[in-house]
Amino acid sequence: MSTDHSLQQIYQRLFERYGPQYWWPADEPFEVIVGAILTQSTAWTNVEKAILELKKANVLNPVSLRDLPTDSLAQLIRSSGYYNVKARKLKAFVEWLGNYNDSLERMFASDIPQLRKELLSIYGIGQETADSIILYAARKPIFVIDAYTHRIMDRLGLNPDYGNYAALQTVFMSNLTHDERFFNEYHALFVRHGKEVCQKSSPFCDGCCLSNLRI
DNA sequence: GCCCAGGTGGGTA
DNA sequence: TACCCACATGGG
Repeated sequence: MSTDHSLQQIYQRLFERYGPQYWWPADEPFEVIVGAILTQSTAWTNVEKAILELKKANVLNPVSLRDLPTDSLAQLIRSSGYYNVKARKLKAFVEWLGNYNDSLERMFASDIPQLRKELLSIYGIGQETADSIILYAARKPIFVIDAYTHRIMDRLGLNPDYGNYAALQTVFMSNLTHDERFFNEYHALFVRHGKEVCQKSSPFCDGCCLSNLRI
């Protein structure tokens, strides 16, 4: 069976089981970016609390985050864990966004390779965060790889090199049509399935909707 | 108390 | 390049 067919089947099974996920859970692109940084190695429920604190303090915008002392920002995002490093990361991002006059629209005007390169140059933005921003904030077609994607694809026998981001991303990017809505839904479904079924501590369950797609 | 969660950057061999 | 490790809260 060809890889592209397998990937289509995985998507179909997940979509049939869970339906549309309506991602990213945020009101606007800037909030997507802040959330993407805060959720690094952290449960989303802890990030939601931090975002709520930022909203309550009325600082969920580039200017306010830039003006806010790093320590104060760290306290507001405390619930998201790693709050000192994450405060520095948010600071680094908004400092950089100043180069675009705080306009996400201008920042997103670049093509995907250029945008990705620029995002990766910012402190605290690695491959997954950069790709999440490109897909879910800029709405451009790139496939996001996260821990769930690695684990699920590994258990299906479709992960070429566990932990190798670029290699796994290539599996999706070279076998699927580059469609932003499709990539959005696909990754969101991986997260949904990873959280609910394909957990780290649990063996790949035989009742799972993907189990008979294993290679 | 223990394990885990939608990673990244820095240091060392 | 390929491993280590620090970073930290909150839920099960």
